[in-house]
Amino acid sequence: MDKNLKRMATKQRLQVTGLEMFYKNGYYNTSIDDVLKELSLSKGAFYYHFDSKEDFFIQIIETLLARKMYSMLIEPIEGHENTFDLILQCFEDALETAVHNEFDFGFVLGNIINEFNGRNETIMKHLIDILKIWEVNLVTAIQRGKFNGHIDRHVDSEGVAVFLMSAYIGVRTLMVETAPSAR
Amino acid sequence: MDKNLKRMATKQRLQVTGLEMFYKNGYYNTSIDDVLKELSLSKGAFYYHFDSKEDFFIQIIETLLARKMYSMLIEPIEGHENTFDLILQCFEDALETAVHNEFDFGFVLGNIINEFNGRNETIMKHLIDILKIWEVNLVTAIQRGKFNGHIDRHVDSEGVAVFLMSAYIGVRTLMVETAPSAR
DNA sequence: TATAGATAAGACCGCACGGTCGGTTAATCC
DNA sequence: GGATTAACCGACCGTGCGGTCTTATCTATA
Repeated sequence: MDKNLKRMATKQRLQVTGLEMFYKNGYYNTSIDDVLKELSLSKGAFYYHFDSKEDFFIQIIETLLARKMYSMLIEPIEGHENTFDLILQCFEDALETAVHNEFDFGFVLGNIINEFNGRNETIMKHLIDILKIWEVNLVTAIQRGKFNGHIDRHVDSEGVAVFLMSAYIGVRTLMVETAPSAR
Repeated sequence: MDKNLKRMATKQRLQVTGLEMFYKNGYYNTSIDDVLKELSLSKGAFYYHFDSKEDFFIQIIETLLARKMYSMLIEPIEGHENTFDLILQCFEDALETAVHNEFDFGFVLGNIINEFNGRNETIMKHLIDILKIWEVNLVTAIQRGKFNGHIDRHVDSEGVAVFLMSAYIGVRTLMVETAPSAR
């Protein structure tokens, strides 16, 4: 196999199962050895590709997480007309896959933001960045909706955006135990 | 001082600062030694009063947490008339103290439920119990509101209750970084 | 005041985890 | 075909944490 390809392959395998395990068990409760065991790789391999556990996670955020959230919660809304229905539909879809998948890439955010709050500035910054992106996109989507007449002009775009986000995160939190009924 | 009082005093001091630190730094990220250092106590003292770290936390949940949530989110609603406004007011108050206090006992729950999900069955059960209590109380409050005519009869009590809870948790999560603006 | 039981002290143990480092394999280059 | 290097291996180290155990101190009571 091509050297470059192999490198990327290993790195990506690490990131993918890394995200999966971090999501399921939390960051601090997932050891590097756990991830390596899952892939039958060694410490050496890991520290060849990443500087540290923190670096590892940040790279996961920037590549996998950001991309996923874009494709699930932002892209579907962009450039369409009837914004409001679309947003709802989009949330529905996201929650749907969350129910089926057990691990929806979609929203590790809510889960993990709590874990790092006050404990790891660096990682926290990256997570908040992603949230910001989501928020901005929601706001512009809503404003577009107003412009098109699909949404009442008097609505506070910013407020609604934040409301939608918090509702989504809240539901995801509750789903954890009350099962899908929460929807 | 009365022996019994002293015993209770030490135990309570441990629980109070324990909750405080668990809330701020998370359970797994707060060591027993941290708590003991804060109070200038020794390991011996701790293991004299508690069987284990887990036991410690469960006792905190059952005494402090359950009580706090009762006095902040349940009691104010009980036995009044205009339920809906009251619930809102109550949430407002809770969020308000959350803003000022930095550490609002009020809702450690949302923060911490995530941390234990999938990692500690036992503790998880206790946390869910508290949530259930909250839910039940909200539901009956809403039904009372319907009965009084303050709330539309066609409303799905259960659904609204869960909705209120998830919204609350969601807002609390976002408040973490977007500052109070989220409200 | 002597003493037993209630509290607390703190040295110690075992283990898991993040990280390091010298070494090995296999592809690539000259 | 020998040298170089990317990719990986795995033993090892330091540290921090939960938990144990022996020992010391306080205090009520006879």
